[in-house]
Formats: sequence, C-alpha cells, structure tokens
Amino acid sequence: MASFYGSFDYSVDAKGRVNIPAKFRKALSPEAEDTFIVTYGSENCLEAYPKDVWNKRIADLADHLPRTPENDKWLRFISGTSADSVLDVQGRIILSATQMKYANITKNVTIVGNIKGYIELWDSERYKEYIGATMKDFDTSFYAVEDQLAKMGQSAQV
Amino acid sequence: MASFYGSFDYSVDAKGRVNIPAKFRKALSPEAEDTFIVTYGSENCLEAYPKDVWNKRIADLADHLPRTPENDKWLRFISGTSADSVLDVQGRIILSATQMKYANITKNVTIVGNIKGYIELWDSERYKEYIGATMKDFDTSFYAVEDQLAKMGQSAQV
DNA sequence: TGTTTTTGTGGGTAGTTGTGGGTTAAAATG
DNA sequence: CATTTTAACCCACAACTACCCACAAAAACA
Repeated sequence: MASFYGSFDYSVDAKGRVNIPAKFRKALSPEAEDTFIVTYGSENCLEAYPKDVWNKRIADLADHLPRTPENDKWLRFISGTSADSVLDVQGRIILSATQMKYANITKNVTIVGNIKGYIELWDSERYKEYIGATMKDFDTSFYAVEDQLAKMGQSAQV
Repeated sequence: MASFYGSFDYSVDAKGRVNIPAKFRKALSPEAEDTFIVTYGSENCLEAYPKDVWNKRIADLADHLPRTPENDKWLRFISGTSADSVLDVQGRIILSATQMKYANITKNVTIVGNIKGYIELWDSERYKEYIGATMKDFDTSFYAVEDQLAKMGQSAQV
C-alpha cells in the first residue's frame, strides 16, 4: 500500500475540478486505475481513496462489520454520499457541488496525504486553522501517542 | 458484484418513468439484461435490484431461509409487491402508482446507489431530510465504525 | 544561465444524457 | 364486437459532461 505524505495547495475551477499532486499520482498502483473514490471524512473534510485501497476497505466492511441497524445506516450513508472520479488527462478529479458544500470548499483546496493510503481534501482556510490549533497541542499529543504505542507492545514500535 | 455509488436527482414524468443514472447503467452486468426488480425497502424507500443480483438473492432466500409462518408471510408479501421493469431506449424504468404511493414519490426522485449492489429510490424531499438527520451523527458513527474495524483485527487495518 | 520538460489552470466543442411528447399496438371494458 | 383505456415504442431537443487542446508557471537539466 502506498503512503502519502505532505500537503499541497490547489484551486477548484468552475467545473469543480481539482488537481491531484503529481507526487501522489506517481505513487498510485496500477490497480487503482487512475480512479479515486471521494467520500465524507471527519472534521468536515473529504477523503479520497485510490480505487484499490477503497475496494479493500469495502471488503473489510462487508466481512467484519456486524449487521446492526446503526452499521446499515452508516453503509447506506456512505454509499449515497460517495462518488468515484477518474483522473482526466491533466490529472484532476471532479468534486460535486454537494461534496464541496460539505467541506466548505469554495476556491482553494489543500490536499493532505495520509499515511494510511488515502488523501484528504480541505478548504485551505479551514485547514490552516485546524493545523494551527493542532500545533498548539503537539507536545501533549506526541507523548500521548508514544505512551499508547509503548503499552501496545513491541510490534507497534517501528 | 457491481457496487453503486452516489446519489442523483431525477423527475418522474406523467407516465411514471424514472431515469436510471447513466453511471449505474454502465455498471450493469450483461446478465442483468437491462432489467430491474423494484421492491419495497426500509424507511419507505423503494429498492431496485439488477435482475442478476435479484436472482442470486432469491436463491439465497430459498436455500437458507427457514420455513416459518413469519418468513412465508414475508416471502408472499415480497412476491406480490415486487415488479420487474426493463429499461427503455432512454434508460428509464417505470414505477407503478402503488409503488410511488408507498415511497411518497410525486415529482422528484433521488436515486441512491448502494455498495451491496442495488439502488434505492426516494422522494427527493424525504431523502434530503433523512440524510440531513444522519449527517448530524456523522462524526460519532464514523469513529464507531472505525473502532469496530480496528477491533476486528489485522486485515481491517489498511 | 539558458533550454527543455513537467505541472497546474483554463476554456471550447462534440457527444452523451435527461426529459417530454406523439403514435401505434395491446388490453380492458361494456 | 366496438370502444375506451392502457402500455410499449419511437423520435426530438435542450442541457450538460467528458474530452480535447492551449498556455503559463515552475522545476529539472545541461
């Protein structure tokens, strides 16, 4: 699985097109077929999964997620709000008006790589604020995470 | 099995015809023979199964569902209220007056894809309310699902 | 530093998609 | 059997989208 690092700023044009960082495009596996599935993420950001990563995730959901009303509701929600988008020749994907509204995206988008193999799309202004706020608590969360890792035991430490 | 993603808005005309999203039509397998079986779904929505998916479902029901009075009742009900509809040249299916009444459909329909291989038909207004209500609990259920996946073990973690 | 290649952004156009209506064939009704 | 109603099929058109090309800015290279 490919990991994505870093954050990059782009603009959305009138047609809802957003460029995907060349670095990320190069990291895509052939099985991704130049396709991303865009879905709602936490903190009102959008998540975009390479197709292969998404399929694996779906398979896990189908196999392991117990059938409860809550989980069914969740699946229905995700199905209805996600959209697959193929990269155009220039390496862009398309965001729907609904998705842009959800993430408060108007003009500028910050694309953030995630170690777990997907990328996040934020309204640039919102991301700046978010990362600024997170920065303040950095030392606290840093040791909090290290502490959890230590408790997990050996294999968790890289 | 093909998964369907996203939601799309259409209108029903005087003859009860509803367009099926081109995206979904393209995702149909040849075995579906351009036919959908429309049946009652939960939350007063309608479900439409591609013929091949429906047949598989029926086979599973026949094979695995125990014969109890309740199940018989259910099967009888489903048999009687379902209807198959073939796509016309423009890619539309027909809804009966009864079906439209069940789902409170009058003019505008939202067609919602489902990962499990079928699609849902909602009255647009009702869907908007439903999805709005679900949205409120989004972050909560987001982490609830991730939590379950993590606990399920290894393969669930991308 | 000058030159070439890659990357990000914008816009035009042809083909596809969604919507409506008309016409003919089949079924239901009296 | 005649008449009315219903449903299937076909065609037409407006709106939209995917695809294409163009160009400027940035990066890589010599």
